[in-house]
Amino acid sequence: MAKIGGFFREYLKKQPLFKNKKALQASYTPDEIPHREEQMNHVAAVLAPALRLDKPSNLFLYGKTGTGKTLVVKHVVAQMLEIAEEKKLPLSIVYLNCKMKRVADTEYRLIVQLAREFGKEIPATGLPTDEVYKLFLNHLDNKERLIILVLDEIDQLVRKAGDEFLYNLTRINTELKNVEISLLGISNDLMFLDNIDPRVKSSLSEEELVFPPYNALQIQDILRCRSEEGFFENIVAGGVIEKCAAYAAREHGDARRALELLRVSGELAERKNKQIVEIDDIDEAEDKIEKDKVFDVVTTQPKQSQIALLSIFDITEKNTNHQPIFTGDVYEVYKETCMKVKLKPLTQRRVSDIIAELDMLGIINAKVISKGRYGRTRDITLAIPPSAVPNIRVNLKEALNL
DNA sequence: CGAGATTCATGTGAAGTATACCTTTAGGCTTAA
DNA sequence: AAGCCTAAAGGTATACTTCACATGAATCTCGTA
Repeated sequence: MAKIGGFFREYLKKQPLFKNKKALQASYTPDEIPHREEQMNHVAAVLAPALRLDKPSNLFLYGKTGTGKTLVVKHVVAQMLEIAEEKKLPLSIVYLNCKMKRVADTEYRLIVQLAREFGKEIPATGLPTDEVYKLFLNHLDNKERLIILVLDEIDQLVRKAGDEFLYNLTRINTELKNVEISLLGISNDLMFLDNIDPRVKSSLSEEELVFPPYNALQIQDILRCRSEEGFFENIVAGGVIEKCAAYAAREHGDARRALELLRVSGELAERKNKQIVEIDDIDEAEDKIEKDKVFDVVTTQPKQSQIALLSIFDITEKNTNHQPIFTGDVYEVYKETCMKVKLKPLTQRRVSDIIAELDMLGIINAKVISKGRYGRTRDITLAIPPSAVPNIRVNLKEALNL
């Protein structure tokens, strides 16, 4: 016990590295957003009519991850809400991330979630979808107001639930007297607009704006800005920021990644009782981030997917001579594992879909190939660093009581 | 030897089923006049 | 008689299963050079 107490005392004596760790987190909205003035102005210009209570055009933003889309929108929105508050305007801006599992990944759940934002509870199941719409709209229509609906990662939702809900949303305006709704869609997928119903497309993207990736220099600027806020002075060694930026620029200019890299490097350095963050910490951080990310995705997966994944791990491990792994093999092992856990195995049909989902999540690569005379299947390989596997495996086994 | 037919193991789409949960409705019970 | 509670009826979304058909290159077949 005394030892632990001593540890805490030591801990408190140490110079902290972080001044404000929040500033280094992706969710943080800084006052300054470097290299995004143009986009910010554009967004502001499009949304501005809302402050006169005119319906702004629907706006559609796209760009790769970590190009500041969400950040710009949140910033603009925050400013607008402030003004609206000041002038007591009946303006509501709702931000919804469609990627969140079990929250907004079907049309039904999206509407339920929206209704909840406006203080109307709707059961999570059991009602017809149009009934849910009616409930939601009635709840809104009792008051005159203007709504800007921000749908982040909208491509995810459309992929799962189709584009019908977009059509319904754009149509709301014609059905309500007191309420006007503008949509602001955010997508990571540049090809997204090509694959949706043209009717929806034209109304959804009255205005479009592309966020180009940052280049290495711009990322450096961003990092410097944030590290000034986040770290105390002289903590970050020379070259560290440059290297973080270089890593991130290599991956299509993802600033979020760069920031995370810097923050985790700092955390690692702190844990090692170092007074400065050095270049070596970055490599370690990169490794850790990758592992954490996978870990997160894996542990939030439903049981059946976990079993499927565990089966794939098991096969990969035994499979020393790099034989390709096929759906059939996975299914066999999967069935065995299910027996062990005393869970009813799903059909191969379903497991096939689960494998496809795991592929989408980026945990595995599953390419459909044809083996000619010997049929066709998915060629499955792991898409995560092998060093991360043992850890995850152990965790999966624990989660499944194996 | 090569063009076309065949074949396999699974992909893929559609339709059906089970489950969990919702609202409505009707009946039965309680309560208060 | 009115009010309240409960259970049944009727309905939906979602996750999964069942059924049926699609795929596509390796292999086979067979006619031809």
